[in-house]
Amino acid sequence: MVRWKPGTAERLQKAALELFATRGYEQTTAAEIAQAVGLTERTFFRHFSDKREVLFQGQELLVQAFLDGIDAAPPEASPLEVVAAALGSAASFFPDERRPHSRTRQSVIDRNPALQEREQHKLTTLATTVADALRARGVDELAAKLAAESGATVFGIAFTRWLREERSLADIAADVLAELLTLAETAAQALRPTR
Amino acid sequence: MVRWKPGTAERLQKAALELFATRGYEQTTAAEIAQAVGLTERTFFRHFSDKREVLFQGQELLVQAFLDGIDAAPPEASPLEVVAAALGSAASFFPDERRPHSRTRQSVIDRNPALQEREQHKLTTLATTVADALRARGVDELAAKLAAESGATVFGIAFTRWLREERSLADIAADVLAELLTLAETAAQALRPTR
DNA sequence: GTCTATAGTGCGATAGAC
DNA sequence: GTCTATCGCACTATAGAC
Repeated sequence: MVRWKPGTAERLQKAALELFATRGYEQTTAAEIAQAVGLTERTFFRHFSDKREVLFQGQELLVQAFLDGIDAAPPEASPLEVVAAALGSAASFFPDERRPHSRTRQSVIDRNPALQEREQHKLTTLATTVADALRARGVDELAAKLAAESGATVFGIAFTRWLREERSLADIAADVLAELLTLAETAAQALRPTR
Repeated sequence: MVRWKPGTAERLQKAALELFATRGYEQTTAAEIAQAVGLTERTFFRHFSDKREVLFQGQELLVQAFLDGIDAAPPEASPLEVVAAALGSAASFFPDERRPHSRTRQSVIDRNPALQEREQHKLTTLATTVADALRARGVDELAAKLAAESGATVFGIAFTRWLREERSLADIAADVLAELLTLAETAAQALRPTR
């Protein structure tokens, strides 16, 4: 007989998402989430530093997918090529089967500004981590930051589209990145013409 | 005889920044800020929807500077050219005299994750507003989002550098944008070679 | 302007796992 | 014995309702 089942955090996350989706985020207290899995409020806060975090913990795996993609890129790849590789790797983290769950989660986030803030913060953290990994490859600071932030932007836009469309995230992300490159080329021609 | 002095919000903001800079953000309560200018906690929350907002209210003017820059761009300008114009306009919002104040404010933000979240949220809001303005000019949705987010990225990076260097924000932003275009051109050559 | 619910912290106690 | 998950209680500040 085990007194404490494993996977407490996961059960709390599942219960939280269900409650948030039905009752709403603000209308759900941390104590209610804890109760739903037979725990106390105090235990909830042992697992999650704050109430919002229950929806975001677990994203370290996504970050790791980005880093794996970076490691897999050939050494001579340019910064944005490395980012393209990272995007491909990250996309595999969201197979199409995961779409329904992601949709539910996102609908909760979209309805609450506090959760949107946290989501953006996580995206920025991701960009910072990617930038560090690029710098470790020898990319200079400015290029690393720009490439990493651009990667985060592309990922964010592609992810939003993936929730609505039925195509794979990898395909969508590749298209979004391609569009960014096209925009830049067009602007580069205009801003510094014929050299 | 006026019953309430004007500029209450401004005085609260000034007092808040001073207290945050000396005592720290978390160690300063809303009640203390209010007291410092002879008001009650309740009044503080009538001016600012939450404690963090006291550091961010006033950014609507920056957003407006971006929009003015967009309006001033020639009709045939490509999306990122329009964004370049917006950046130039926004830069004039931070003349060099403002650097000391901005440095103090940023050092407070840098020391507190909750404030960083709000800052990023404001940048994203800015990007959304810029994207809407681009769409109103006829730019398609994806291009508008990408150009707007890239503009926000460039602004964010340039602003950080402006706090450290002594050059004008306009100069720095132009350089950062140029670097982004270079990165994109390099990647475009590699990812879709010779067509 | 007052009153209240909730978020979140600090500390001590308990009890099983090892 | 140590380590770790849990609970319980007291407490403050935020923020919204009245």
